[in-house]
Amino acid sequence: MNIGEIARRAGVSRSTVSYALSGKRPVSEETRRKIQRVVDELGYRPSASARALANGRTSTLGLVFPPAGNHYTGMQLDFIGSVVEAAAAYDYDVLLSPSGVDSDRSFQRLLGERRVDGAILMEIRLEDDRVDHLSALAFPSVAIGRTARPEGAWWVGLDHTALVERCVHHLADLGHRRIAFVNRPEQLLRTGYESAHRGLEGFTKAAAERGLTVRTYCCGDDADSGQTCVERILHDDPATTALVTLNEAALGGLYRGLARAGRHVPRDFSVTGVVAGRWAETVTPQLTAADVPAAEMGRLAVDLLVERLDHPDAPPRHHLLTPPISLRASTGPAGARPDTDTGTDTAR
Amino acid sequence: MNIGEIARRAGVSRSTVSYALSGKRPVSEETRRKIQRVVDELGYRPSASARALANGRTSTLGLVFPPAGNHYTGMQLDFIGSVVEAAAAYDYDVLLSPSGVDSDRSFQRLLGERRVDGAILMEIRLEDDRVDHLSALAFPSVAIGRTARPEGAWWVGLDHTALVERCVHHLADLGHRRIAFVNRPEQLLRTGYESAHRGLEGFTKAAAERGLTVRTYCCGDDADSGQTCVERILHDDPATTALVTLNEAALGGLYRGLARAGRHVPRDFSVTGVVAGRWAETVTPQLTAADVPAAEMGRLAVDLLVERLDHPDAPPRHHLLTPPISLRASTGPAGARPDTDTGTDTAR
DNA sequence: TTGAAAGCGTTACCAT
DNA sequence: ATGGTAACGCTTTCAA
Repeated sequence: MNIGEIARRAGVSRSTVSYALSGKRPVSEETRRKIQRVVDELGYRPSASARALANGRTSTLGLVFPPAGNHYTGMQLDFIGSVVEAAAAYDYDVLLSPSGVDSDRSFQRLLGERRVDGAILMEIRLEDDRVDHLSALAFPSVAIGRTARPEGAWWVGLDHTALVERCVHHLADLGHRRIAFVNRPEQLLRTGYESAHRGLEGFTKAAAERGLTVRTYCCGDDADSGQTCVERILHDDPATTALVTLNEAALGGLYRGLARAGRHVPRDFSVTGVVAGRWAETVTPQLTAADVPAAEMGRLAVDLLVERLDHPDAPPRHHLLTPPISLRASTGPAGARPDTDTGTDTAR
Repeated sequence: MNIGEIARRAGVSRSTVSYALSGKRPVSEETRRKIQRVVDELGYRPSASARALANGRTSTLGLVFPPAGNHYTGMQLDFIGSVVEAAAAYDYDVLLSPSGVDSDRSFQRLLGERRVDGAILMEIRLEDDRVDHLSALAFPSVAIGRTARPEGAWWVGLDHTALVERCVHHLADLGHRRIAFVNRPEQLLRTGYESAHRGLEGFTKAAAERGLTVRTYCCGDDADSGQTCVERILHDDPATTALVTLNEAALGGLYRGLARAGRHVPRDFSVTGVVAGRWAETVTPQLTAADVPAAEMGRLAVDLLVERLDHPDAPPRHHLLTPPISLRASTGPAGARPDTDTGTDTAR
């Protein structure tokens, strides 16, 4: 079933059918109805490929996210979901590309074969070849996160530095003096992940300001690593009374490690960090944290990208978000005697 | 940059370039090299739209998953990730469609506009209009899950009935006599979600076989609902000593509710169910559960779909998976005295 | 208000 | 082994 067939049955030309359907030029009410009847009868829909070929637009957005090798986090899930829904509202479809770098086959296909009109990039690194590549090509894209030099770029990001600073100040205000920082995996830090770097930066800065004794750790994106990490922390400095983390996937393990070590949250150990709200609420006690507004960020990214596609010459825009800390139940005043002997280590 | 330009520069015809690139007909080593040089120099890649229009194949798979209104679960994330990676291995891209029913605009676009060569459907219902629609159209698709009458269809599914039965038997073997079943939200049950129905069926059957006293509950897909659900369970029958659940998203809340009620897992309350392994390990104590092999299922679905696309007349195939229960730390022998007084209700 | 026809960039059939 | 040329199904300019 193609447009010619519709034209034939409606007794009009193909161009008239096209215009009747797109509304790009006036069509008499009568012929429009005639056409619509045939279209409805046959359930006709124009072929996306043909249309894309003819007008150069695919009505598809690319969503570039890292391959599954890195465990996915709940946050990423929320991004994907909100991007897809926001795009659907603009009648855009979303094509997924599991690409960490711009040399990925999938990434090359996306651009080289012109499969999408624009792209949204997740998991930005401070020096990101995908971003560079795209901007060199002047290819319409929006980053979720910002590179080291975000000027002139389109992005929506989180102010991880400020967020983590706030976490530290919150803990310092509660009297904590010895705090640990649980970052994302070392490999991600080495690769230059934005959140890992800026978070660490905020941590270091705020800790210095408050004159705190701190240690920083990298931690795998899974529960086991979280548990191990806590063991290291308490081994390195048993007097540690709080931690702040960016590592959502390790959260459950962090809690478990603390429990195993006989530390009660929040009575004698406080935990906070930057985590998507939904996931902060699955742990007990619920996590006091800066809630990553993943859904909102996905939506904003789509809004920005669509705007950029509609107005190719629009000046670069961005959104830097700094959500407040949601006070829940995982932080409390320091002061309880840290349980330095290892006797309770065997507690179930 | 198009194929004509390449042809011109290489001093050959467009068809020769096409054949040199696709290998669909022999090309002399010399011209092939000449062409390849030009292609590499200019970084030429054939346009996906033009190619799709010409040969009728988009090299794109559709992944139909429910809209975000229903909270996403970790399991779904694992599916999406594994489908995308498996597809990439076959050089297919994945187009996401957030569609609950076949009347969704997004779903209609996917099919009507012929945007994809085949589709993978998530979150199957026992009576599923999308499945019916697709099979009526003889459109190549594979379901993750199976409908009430899966004969003649392509799918990969989990034997929820058997899985939940096993959970019940496991608990019964441990001496539990009063068990609760925590299902997915009522709305999903009403809509006919496969896992919710078959899981419930397995629960009822096994409970009858073992002569257990049971109650079944629906529970929202979030931690708060889980907590509330436990309160209801213990209110309805304080002598309940175990529960089995399909509700991954509520798991954290279930644990919290139990802790609040002063029930220690697994000493005086056992928890088990069907949950993706990664998520079963984030709670403390780690959940003894039938691990949903989400990644494997995604991969299998892609394998099946690609096979179906390559061999249009291949007979229907499917995979029914019954992963074993992974014994972790959340179940134990019944017998501890349930703490029926409400005094501990105020425990932090 | 409508129609005719020229693309859009490939692929694949028919020749040579 | 290679070239010419019709499709593929739409959009859009140009004419009327």
